[in-house]
Amino acid sequence: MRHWLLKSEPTAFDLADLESAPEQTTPWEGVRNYQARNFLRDELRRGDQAFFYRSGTAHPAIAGIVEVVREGYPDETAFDPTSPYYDPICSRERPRWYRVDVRLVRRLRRPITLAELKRHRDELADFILLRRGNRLSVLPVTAAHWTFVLDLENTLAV
DNA sequence: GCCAACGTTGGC
DNA sequence: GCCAACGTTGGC
Repeated sequence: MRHWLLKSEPTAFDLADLESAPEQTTPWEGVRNYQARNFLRDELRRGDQAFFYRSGTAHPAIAGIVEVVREGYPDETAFDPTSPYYDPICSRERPRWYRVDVRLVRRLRRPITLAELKRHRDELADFILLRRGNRLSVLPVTAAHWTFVLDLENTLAV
């Protein structure tokens, strides 16, 4: 099983939205970046787990854990002219963007903020999230980093 | 294929 | 609101 991190801006979709969704499951859609698309289409597998990361807030943070329950399939929002994620270039015959379905596993006992993660640069060396100027919205997390973050969850916030 | 211009992301 | 970093577009 591999691990991932999925970014979402709370104004677009927050963890509370996932908690209140039917079966606490949602399509992870609207991703319009090729590298992230390739991960969604080709690499996320059923049973993989991912951190739910809040971006674009005053205190960006990992807030929860989700699990992939459906592997990559075409992102319908790309075909919908009324969707903010509409992409007129593509069609059902020639899909370009993909999504997966994820189900909430649990909310973290406390959010692990980006600021806190940065205080552990040594342990989290090469964590893509901490890379300067990182904009990737779907990114892999090593098993070691995954475990380290979950251990942080059980410590007191600094 | 190069590269400047532009739009977007995302932390601060 | 600002700005750095990055991806995409389009002219050449």
